[in-house]
Amino acid sequence: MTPTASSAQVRARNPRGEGDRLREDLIDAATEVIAGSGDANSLSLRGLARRLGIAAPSIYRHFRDVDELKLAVVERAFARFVAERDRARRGIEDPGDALRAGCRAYCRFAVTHPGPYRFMFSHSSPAHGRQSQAGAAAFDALAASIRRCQESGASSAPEDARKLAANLWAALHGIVLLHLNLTEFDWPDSLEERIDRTVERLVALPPGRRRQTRRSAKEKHP
Amino acid sequence: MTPTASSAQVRARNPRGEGDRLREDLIDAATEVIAGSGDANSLSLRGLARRLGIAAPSIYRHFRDVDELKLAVVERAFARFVAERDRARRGIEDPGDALRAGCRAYCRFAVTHPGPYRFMFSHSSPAHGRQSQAGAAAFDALAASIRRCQESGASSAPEDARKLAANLWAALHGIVLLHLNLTEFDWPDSLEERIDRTVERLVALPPGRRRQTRRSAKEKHP
DNA sequence: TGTACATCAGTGAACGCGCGTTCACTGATGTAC
DNA sequence: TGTACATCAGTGAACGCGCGTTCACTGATGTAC
Repeated sequence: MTPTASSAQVRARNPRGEGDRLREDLIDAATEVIAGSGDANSLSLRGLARRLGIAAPSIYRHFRDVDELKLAVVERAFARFVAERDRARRGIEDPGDALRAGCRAYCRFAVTHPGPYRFMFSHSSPAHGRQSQAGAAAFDALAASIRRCQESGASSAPEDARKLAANLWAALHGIVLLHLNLTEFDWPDSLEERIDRTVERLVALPPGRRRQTRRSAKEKHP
Repeated sequence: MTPTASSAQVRARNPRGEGDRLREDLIDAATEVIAGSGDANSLSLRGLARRLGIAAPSIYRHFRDVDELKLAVVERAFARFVAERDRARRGIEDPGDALRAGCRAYCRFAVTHPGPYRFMFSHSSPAHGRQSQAGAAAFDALAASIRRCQESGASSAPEDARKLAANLWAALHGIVLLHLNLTEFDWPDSLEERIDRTVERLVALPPGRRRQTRRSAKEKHP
C-alpha cells in the first residue's frame, strides 16, 4: 500500500477563520470509527489523521489530548439524543404514547449511533462528570414521563416513578446492546416488539395500541 | 521502579509434569485484569507475564496467541455460570421460584465476575462460534424455565416463551451492565429489587413472594 | 498603493513506550540401558 | 549403580509496529501604517 492509496486523499487546508471545521470533522470521523469497531480503545489519533488526510499533530490545534476528543464525541451524542427524543415526542398528548415514543427514540438513537452510544454509559468512558450530568437529566425526563402516565391513569403501576424509570432504562439498554452485539443471534421477535412489550409490561401500560401510535406528521426519521 | 519492586515476585518453576498449572494461573490472572479494568483490550500478554513473574514468551507454551487466551477466559466463565445457576436452582420445585433463582444467579454471576461477563456477550469478544453456542444453550434453558411457569399457571403471559426469554435476558443484561458501569449513579432502589421486579413484570408472575423465596439450605453465596 | 508584520492552519521529523511474537537457548528432572 | 539422553518448563534478546506527544517549522492570508 502506497501512502497515496490510503483511504483519504490529502485534505485541503481550510480558509482562514474556518479552522474549526477540522474540529467538527474530527468528531465526525471519531464517531464513525468507534461505530465501526464497537470499541472505545480502537480510536487512535494517528488512525484518525490518516482517515482525514491530515498530519497527526494537526489534531492538537483542536483538542488537548485524545481524551478531550472522546469527551467531545460523547457530549455531541448526548445533545443529539436529547434533540431526537424531543422531536419524536413533539405533538403527542397521550402520556402513554409519549412514553412509548420517547423509548423508541432512545432505542433508535442507540441503534443508529452505536459508537457514541456505547461510550455514553460505559465504564471506560472519558470524563464521568459531565457525562453523568447529561445522563441524569435524561433519566429525570424519563421518570417524569412515567409519572404523567401514572397521574393520567395510563399506568397502573404503584411504585415510585423513579424506580420504574430505573427498571425501564436498564431494560432498554440491555435490549439495544444485545441487539448491537449479538447480530448473529436468532431473535424470536423484532426489536420493536421487544421494546414495546418491555415498556408496557414494566410500567403497566395497557397493551394493544402497538403500531397504531400517533406520530408527528413531520417525522422524518424512519 | 526497579524490576524486583514489581507487583509479583519471580515465579518458581512448576515441577515436571505439572506445567498446566501455569495455564490455569494465566486464565485466573487474565480474568482479574479484565475485571479490574472493565475492558477487553487492556489485556496484554506482557502485562500478564509481569503480573505472574514470568517471561512473556512462556505464555506461548500454553496458548497459541492472545485470542486463544481470551477464548479460554470466556469458556471457563460460561462453564462456571452454568454451574452456579444450576446450584442456585437445585431443590426448588415451584417454577416461579426456580425462574427467580436462576435470574438472580445470572445477575450475581455478572456482578461478581464483571470481567468475563463483559466478554461473554460483547461485540469485540473472541471466537464468536463457541461463545454463541454456550450462550444459546443458556438462552434455551431460560426459555424452558419460563415455559414451565406458563404451564403451571405461575405465569399468565400469553406470548411464546422464547419471546419472553429474549425480553427478560436483555433486561437483566441491561440491569447488571448499568450497575457495573455507573457505580456513581444514585439508583432509587437496590439491584435485587430491580431484578425481582423485572422478572415478575416481564413474565407476568404474581408479585409479593419477594424476599421470601425458598433457597437451597446449602447456599453459600451471599 | 506598497510593505512590514501578525496571525492562522497545518506539517515533518523525531522521541520513547509497550506491544505481540520469534528465535535459539538453558538447566532441571526423569528414563533406558 | 552409573551414565547418556530425551523431555519438560521456562528464559533473554531481539524484531518491527503503531501509538501519543513534542518540537521547531512553513507558507498563505489578512491588517496596520
